[in-house]
Amino acid sequence: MGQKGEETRNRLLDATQELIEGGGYSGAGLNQVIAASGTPRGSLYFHFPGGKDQMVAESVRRGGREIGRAVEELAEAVPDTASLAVAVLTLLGDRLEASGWRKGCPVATVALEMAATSDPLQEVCSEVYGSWEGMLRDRLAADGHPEAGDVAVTVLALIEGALLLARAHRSREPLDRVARRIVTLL
Amino acid sequence: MGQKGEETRNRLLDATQELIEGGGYSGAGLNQVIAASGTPRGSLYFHFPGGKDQMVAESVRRGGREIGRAVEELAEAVPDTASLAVAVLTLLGDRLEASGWRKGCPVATVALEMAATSDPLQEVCSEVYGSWEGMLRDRLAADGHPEAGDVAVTVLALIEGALLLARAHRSREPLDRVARRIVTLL
DNA sequence: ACCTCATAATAGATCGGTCTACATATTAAA
DNA sequence: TTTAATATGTAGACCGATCTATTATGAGGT
Repeated sequence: MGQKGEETRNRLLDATQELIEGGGYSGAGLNQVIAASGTPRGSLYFHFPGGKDQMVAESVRRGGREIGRAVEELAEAVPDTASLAVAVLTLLGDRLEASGWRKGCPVATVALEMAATSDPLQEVCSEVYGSWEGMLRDRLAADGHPEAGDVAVTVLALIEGALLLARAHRSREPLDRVARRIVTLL
Repeated sequence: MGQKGEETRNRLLDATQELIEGGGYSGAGLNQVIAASGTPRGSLYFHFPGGKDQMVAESVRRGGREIGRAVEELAEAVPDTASLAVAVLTLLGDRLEASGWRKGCPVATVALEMAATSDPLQEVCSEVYGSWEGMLRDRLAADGHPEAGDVAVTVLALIEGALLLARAHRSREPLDRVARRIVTLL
């Protein structure tokens, strides 16, 4: 793949991610993706012969990797898992508020929309969440925490839930409340 | 409104709720709603002159009330808030698994899809979540729990997050793990 | 006769997807 | 080094299906 092709492909994925975060799978209409990315329809099906589902799947995976990397960076700058959780809540809260309550979790909306109807997309979402759970579990186990598996899933659920409530209320309050309380969990 | 009209209206709301739980706002196409409910298209616009958004809004509110009532019933049969939370997780887990991982939270998908684009629907979702938070807060305060506000939001976030992960993984595991850990929060 | 409600035909927009034509590189042969 | 052949992308018209919404008409109960 030449450099030009790579650029076009990335512009498509950028636009898809952006639109997905705002309104999920159905919020990322191909017409919108094309308009936002400035690439013609034909290029889309050249780079993603599997059509919309393939492009969305790659976008979700990409969004998941980006968050994963950001969390790993935070993890190195912080003493324990409790402060990591708070730092993640702050980071995601900033991102959410700065985007006008549009950019929450890049996986959640697609997961809820498509988990029941599309096996491939359900698998992608499950895989991304699984990788995040793994990161948290390893970190907790390294801290010598017992029940690391249960706690990792609980922390992830808490963050995802807080993000959902924050979007629904268009307010940081749920994130702040959870941040205050998450310490007792660890 | 006569009895016949009431029935039609309820059949429409039933179908809308069912479809929304499976795939959110966009998963509830009007063609599917009228096919599932057996009512003609025109009746829909007679009972919901505001169109799809009005019908979805009422469905979400209705779904929220149903869950709210179920939780209130559980609350009477249980000693403290910790066991209430576990009971709710079990109830929702049963519902989710029995529906083939389709019926999770009747609000979450619409909230994530529409919170950024539709003010009226965002308000409805915020209102339903607010009422659930209120129920939990009152219950916690009655137990004499300090920080009832923060804890109520945290418990709700935890349940919503666990439900999201369970749908994404098509597995009860996240619900079970959270149920085991939620006690330490209370 | 009046209001409530049911019914179906249809409009107009938008959906994801396919198709063909064209431009630009890259490689191979002369 | 020029030319031919092939691979890589770009570009947009077009398709059938589906979307939400509107309309006109008439049945049914009070």
